Order: sequence, then C-alpha cells, then structure tokens
Amino acid sequence: MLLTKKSEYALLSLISIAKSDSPKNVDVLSKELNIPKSFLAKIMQNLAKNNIVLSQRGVNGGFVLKKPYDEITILEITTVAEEKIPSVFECSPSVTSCPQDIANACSVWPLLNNLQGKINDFLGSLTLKDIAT
Amino acid sequence: MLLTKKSEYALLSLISIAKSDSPKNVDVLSKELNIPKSFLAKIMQNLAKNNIVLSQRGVNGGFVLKKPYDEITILEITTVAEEKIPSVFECSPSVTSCPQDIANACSVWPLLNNLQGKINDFLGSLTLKDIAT
DNA sequence: AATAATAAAGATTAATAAATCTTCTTGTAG
DNA sequence: CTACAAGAAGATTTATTAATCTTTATTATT
Repeated sequence: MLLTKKSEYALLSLISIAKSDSPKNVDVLSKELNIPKSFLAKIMQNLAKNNIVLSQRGVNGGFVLKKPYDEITILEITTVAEEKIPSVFECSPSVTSCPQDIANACSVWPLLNNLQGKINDFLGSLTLKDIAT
Repeated sequence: MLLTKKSEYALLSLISIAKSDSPKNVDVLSKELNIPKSFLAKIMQNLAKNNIVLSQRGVNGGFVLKKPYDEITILEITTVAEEKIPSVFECSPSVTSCPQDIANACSVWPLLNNLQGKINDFLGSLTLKDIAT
C-alpha cells in the first residue's frame, strides 16, 4: 500500500479544517470523522510540527491551516503524514536510496524510479483545494 | 510501499529466466540473485500456479516463461506476486473496495482511485521485455 | 489566581503484514 | 531405484502500522 491510514486521516482532517472558519480541535474532528482520538492527536501534532497547520492551545483552541488551501499539495501532506515520501519501493525515490548502491546496474530500479516520479508529479500537482471542493 | 520484496524478487527472477535458454531452478536463482531460497520457492510456486512460468520437476527441472517475454506485463507479474493489485490504498482499486461503501460520497476516494488508474496504466504498458534488455 | 479546555510528548500495547524457515509430498530423468 | 527438483502447507520470526494510554505543558475564560 502506497499510503497508510495516517495519510487518509490527515487528508480528511485537513479538508474539514479547510472548510471551517474557526479552529477545529481533535475531539471534534475525531467524532466528526470517526477516527480514534489519540491516534488523530498524534497525526495532527505531526502536521503542526511540519508547518501544515497551526495549533492553538487552550480553551477554544484547535488547528487551522498554516497556508491557503490552494498552496498545500497532496504530496506535502502525505509526505509529512507518512514521515517519508510515499514510495513505490524502498529504493525507488532516488539512486541514493538503493541499499546496495547498485541502482545503475540494477534491472528493476529504472522502472521503479520512473513510476515513483509519476506518482510524485501527480501528488505534487494537486492541492488541498482540488480535493476539498 | 506500493510493492514488496515479493515483486522485486519475482521481477529479478523472471528477467534471469527470460535471458536463459534452459530451465532455471530455485537453487540457481537464489544463489545468483542472493535471495533466500525458501522464500523464493514460494514466490516461484505462486508464479507457476498463476501461469506466468511453467515448472518442470525432477532432474534438470526448473522454471521457464509460459509466454513470450513481450507478452507478460509488469502489472501481471506484480499482481500475481502481491496476490492483489499493487494498491495506493485499500479502497483505491474500485468503488467496490470502499470498506464502508461510501466511495462516491468520500472526499479522498476520487484522488486515490485516479492515482491508482495511472499506476495501473503505467505498469500495464510495460512488459518483461522492456526491463529485461 | 483558579479552573477547565486543549495540545504536546512519548511510552506502551495490539494488530497486521512481510519475510523466512521447516517439513513433508510428488514428480521425473537417468 | 535413486538423486534431484518442484509443490504444498503451515509454523515462526521480524517489521511495520495502528491504536491507546499516561503525563505534562499551555492558555483562554472567569
């Protein structure tokens, strides 16, 4: 699987936040989207740490987008959520990710890397706006 | 990860078999490609059961391709190796794979399914010949 | 200042998937 | 007959992903 539940939950939450005009907290999001609260808390904290959302603590706190929703790509979101670029295979992101450093001599690496590039392009070309509306 | 080691090992083995003019057995393949023998045996058995290769038991036995190498697509191979289509996410292959049957109302499903289609097209457009040479 | 709402951090457990190993069975060439 | 090789089933180990729990820190409201 290219993406895990972390990405799914992150995308759903960000869409919900994008549509709201006030901060949304984890409690509200988890109920609205039916996501385990403490798992979502972790995902949101990670998005906050990586500048996708801004967190506001305290009463009436919650999360808001840090940038306009048409300036946040799906690639950014999923890369932060997965804590690595969503990968075809361990070696596909770049020559340097070949575990034995034989990417250039490898008969499957070009295929994998090529597909990885297409996926990156696709995910990088879409923004939160494209899927939130 | 879109693909697992099963696909990697299957592709490498099939390339090796495609380049050989006599059957190649698991012992030879595992040594040549540095793949755990018993893991590879399982993978090859699965490829045989699914008509990618023909197996020949006994002395001088081994595996040969069942079809010309330009008629076997990478999508076929990886789908057999993974025992399901290489998927972006559990719900991405089709509307019917949405666990809650809400794909059409879902805000992320179209994105996932769209990407899934592009991956299928890419893997389906390439054959073993394209990567074996 | 007290309180309650909320995020932050990280440890822990549970579930699932991936990879590997073991054993036994069946078929085949020489 | 015998050695070699695949087939099949399942056990085991390891890694990854998912989910949960606990404690601490922050902040708006009163």
